[in-house]
Amino acid sequence: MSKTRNVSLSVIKRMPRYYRFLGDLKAQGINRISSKELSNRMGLTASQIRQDFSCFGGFGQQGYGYNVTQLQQEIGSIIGLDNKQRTIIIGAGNLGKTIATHVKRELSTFEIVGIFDRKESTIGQMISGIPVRNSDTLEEFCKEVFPTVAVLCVPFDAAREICEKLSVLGIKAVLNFTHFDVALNFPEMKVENIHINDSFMTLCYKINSDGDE
Amino acid sequence: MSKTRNVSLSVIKRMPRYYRFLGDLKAQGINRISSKELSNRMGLTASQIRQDFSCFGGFGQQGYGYNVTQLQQEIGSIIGLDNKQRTIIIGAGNLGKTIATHVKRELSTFEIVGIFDRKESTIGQMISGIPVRNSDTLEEFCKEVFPTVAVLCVPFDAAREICEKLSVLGIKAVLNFTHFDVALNFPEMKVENIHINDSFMTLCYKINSDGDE
DNA sequence: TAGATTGTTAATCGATTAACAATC
DNA sequence: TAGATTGTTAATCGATTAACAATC
Repeated sequence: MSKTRNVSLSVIKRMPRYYRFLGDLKAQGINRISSKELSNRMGLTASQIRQDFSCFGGFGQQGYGYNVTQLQQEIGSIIGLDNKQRTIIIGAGNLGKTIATHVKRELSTFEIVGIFDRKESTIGQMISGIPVRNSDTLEEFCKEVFPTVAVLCVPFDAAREICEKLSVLGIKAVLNFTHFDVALNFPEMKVENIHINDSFMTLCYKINSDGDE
Repeated sequence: MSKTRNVSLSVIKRMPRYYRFLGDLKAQGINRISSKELSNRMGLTASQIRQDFSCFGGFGQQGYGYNVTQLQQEIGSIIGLDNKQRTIIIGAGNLGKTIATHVKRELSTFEIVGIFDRKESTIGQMISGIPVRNSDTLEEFCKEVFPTVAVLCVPFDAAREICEKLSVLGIKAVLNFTHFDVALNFPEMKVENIHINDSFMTLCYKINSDGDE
């Protein structure tokens, strides 16, 4: 079955949230839900929910609704959770450690195969059972293990250089925590940003615009 | 001067990025820029940039462009960076520690006034010079210090209960790292989410939809 | 003054919502 | 069968882009 094309990013970005809510429903023992009921719980319109799902073919049944378990599974497979990704973490500072641990615990799709840092004092440390390697060994490591995804947890100044390496070494996708603009500078890479500062600033705006409406 | 109202969230969310790029330009010694040139550097259209700024009144000059320093300052003041926010961090696990340190170093707008945890072994630890307090003392702390912002770094299961407390204790805004849906359950709160799992999943989709277009 | 570039109005494009025939 | 609810088409709404008069 060929993958559905041309689904807009707005739709895609809602998929993880659907996945999460359906998981919660399942945990509550609910195994059937209508778009109406789901829309109430999620704060969306029923129309949007049906539109979203129909982008991928539609998984419901008239007069009945959706089967929670099956729908969650479909969404998981749309997202591609079944395909494991060999993942490396670049930067073993506070953030790198936190993310390594988190991913190991919660995101089985992303299998952490290596953690890299260039700071002597950090190299050799164990994080969730994975040793921190010297960044100098990145190239040889990639040529052996072939990771596909990198998580960027380095300081801004180091980001461009490391991206150049990653790009050459066959990394296809980057989860970027730095404020270096990976997508702009490496258009061939798939990028998802987590810009913590931007989120704080957006919150800041919301606080200050309080009561203006 | 009355704040401009009704600016859409899409526009707002671009402001931190403008702020960042203008900072970079300033650091490079560039002090004048046209919407055209800025659009090239940022991967946007010049039209969008002018539209965005004109939401707040327009800060340029025909035939000249924008003054980088002045524009950055205007954007900072639109976001509200000058108004300090007393901020508490809830949860002093890996993530809480990482965020505390990060905010202390980079986001002077958010002044970390307290860190809370309920785990005995964590209470009393120092993080960037701030002691981890017992969550039981949250109420008395808030009645004394009046923090306005909370950063949620607790496990999912603890989130609802803590939000109920925060809401009562006068917290106006939450930066939410949990996948508990704060905005849905506490509509009076201003919320900004950082859903790490969602970002990984979106990246996952992008990887798997590779070559479909 | 002539050239450059803004701020804004109009046109286009895309995303969300509403409506409804199809059907379980 | 009657009621419920889907998937989809049409209508609306909002955001982005294009165009251009105003003006530095």
